[in-house]
Amino acid sequence: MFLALRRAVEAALSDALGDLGLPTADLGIEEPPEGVDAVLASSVAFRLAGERGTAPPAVAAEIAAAVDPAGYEYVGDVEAAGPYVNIHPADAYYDDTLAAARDPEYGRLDDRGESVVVEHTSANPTGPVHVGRARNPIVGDAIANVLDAAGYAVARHYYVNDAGRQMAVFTWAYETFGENELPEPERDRADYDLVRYYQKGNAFLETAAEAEREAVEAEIESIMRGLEAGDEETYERVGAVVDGVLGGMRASLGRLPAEFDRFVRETRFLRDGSAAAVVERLRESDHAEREDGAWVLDLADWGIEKPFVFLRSDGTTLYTTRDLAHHEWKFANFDRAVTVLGEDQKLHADQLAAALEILGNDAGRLTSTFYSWVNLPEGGMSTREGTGVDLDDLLDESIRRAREEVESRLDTRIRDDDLTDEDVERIARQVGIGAVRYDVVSKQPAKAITFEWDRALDFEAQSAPYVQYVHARCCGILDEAGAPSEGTDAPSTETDAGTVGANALGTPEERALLAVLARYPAVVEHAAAELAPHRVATYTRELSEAFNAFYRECPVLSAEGETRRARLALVAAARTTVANALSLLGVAAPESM
RNA sequence: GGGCACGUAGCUCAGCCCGGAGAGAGCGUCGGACUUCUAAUCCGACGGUCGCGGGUUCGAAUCCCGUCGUGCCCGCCA
Repeated sequence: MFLALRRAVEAALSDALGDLGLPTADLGIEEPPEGVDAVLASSVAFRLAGERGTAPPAVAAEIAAAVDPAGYEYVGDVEAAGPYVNIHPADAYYDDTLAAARDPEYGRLDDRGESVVVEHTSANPTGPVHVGRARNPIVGDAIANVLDAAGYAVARHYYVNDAGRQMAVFTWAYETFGENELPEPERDRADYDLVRYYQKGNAFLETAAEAEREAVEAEIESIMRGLEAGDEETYERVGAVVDGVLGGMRASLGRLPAEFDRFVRETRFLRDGSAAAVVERLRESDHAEREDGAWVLDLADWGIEKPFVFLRSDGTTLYTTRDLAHHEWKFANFDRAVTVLGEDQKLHADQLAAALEILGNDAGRLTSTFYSWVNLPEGGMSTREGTGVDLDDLLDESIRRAREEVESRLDTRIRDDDLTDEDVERIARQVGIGAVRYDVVSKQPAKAITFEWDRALDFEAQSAPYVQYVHARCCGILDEAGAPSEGTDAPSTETDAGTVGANALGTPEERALLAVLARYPAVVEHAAAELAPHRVATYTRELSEAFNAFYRECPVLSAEGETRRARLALVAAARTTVANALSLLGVAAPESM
């Protein structure tokens, strides 16, 4: 609704200014501050005051009078308020919102006929996912969800770095050390089991004597050469380790849940010759140079002073070279590509984009978006060094605290819905995991986070449970009223769509809630355009506040007649909208708490 | 040294892309509201030189320049 209103206001203002003989380049449309009773406003009068030779308020009055609301959908009263032109929506705006927001698909935008591949996480398969890396799947999954809702055909990819030195070290260590040389695994799962070999191998390399280390390095190098040459036996050796660790990591990520349509292996681009072909094409470009036996690209034209090595002096490819082949493959299969990366990858991403252009691609089809590191109060997290908090530990602890919370409330519950043990467990899981996801996704990715248990797992205010509680309240009211529960198509006499108008919703709290609900599709649009899912999180908070104000002031079940019917419809609309918004964030919407 | 990001209330953060209406939340502190649709809620009070200095503008947290602080990165790692 909001998107349509905004377009209508643009047309109405533009036409009015045209009639007055004023320029229409900048309409100054904005959302008024809190406390102003208007949905949209324009500050254009400031800019036209000079031209008109009068004060802004006079111009604003002139413009307001020149707008004819009748000709534009959803545009109601237009009035000057000091130097501003305030726009109030017509009744139809609220009527249509009340109807549309009860559609389970509310907030899904029209199909754009455009495909996007979202690559995220892509953590090296070296061990369990830790909290530092968890920002990637949480943000990445939400970005994919938002793009999907915004009408793109989305594919979620995990790029598996199975060709680098890390994997060669890992494979050697796995084949060399025995169970009796290793500590007990922290969990009974492949990633926890195998990471011990990786850590043992790295520790060995750091402390081994010169001669011993050289022998090992020779072995590691032979594995890397085997991969580069497309040697089947080497693939099988490395693959055994990669498959095992990745299986465990997928289990962790699946708990969030973050799932992928496809795991794309780096070695694929070695085996099919596309990485080698990229090297050949780059060598022929005007930007290629030979330096100390290696091949580099001069990217000065892209503002990157350092030469970018794409072929080692021993003739082997580097990670970025293979990533070029990877991205050309993406371009061949999708219209756009989005990659979610840690901020340490910024230079790499710039080099990648420049090299893609040299190869003749439109690098504008690739958007890289970055997130800052998650640190512990005492420092960074590293799989190799075995420092950091595992994602599994964080989720377990969060669920444990949530369960404690649910159980402590059982005695004082007003609602007599007799939660079973299964209910308690379900709620604990929904709230516990939701709290972690929400805490991460609600912040701008560019800002660094210091992970603190108590803060991440605060179940009050500005948190997932705060929003989830609103959903549960909606469900409680609708359930009490005999409305169908979510996901069923059974018609309801009380909340039947189409027959309820918004005219019975006249209190400020009801109007404010409707106005917030109307904005949801615009939030999806904005979040998708900016790849900024935290905007959806901010929105869920605004929606929750508006709902709680309504809840406080407007009794639903004890209301009568048209008021009751309209309020039930409003609650149904709020429930659908909050559920849809939470689902974009990957946060569960509990029906009771 | 160079590049990129970040700096808003005691703490954690929105707002910045696209400049406009006394700068908004939450946590914490203090004071209120459960015989009423779930109090994981709500209401009120206290709390801010939007890092600092310039510039552009009728108007700057928002745009530009400089500066300080923090983080990340800087050719044969990924």
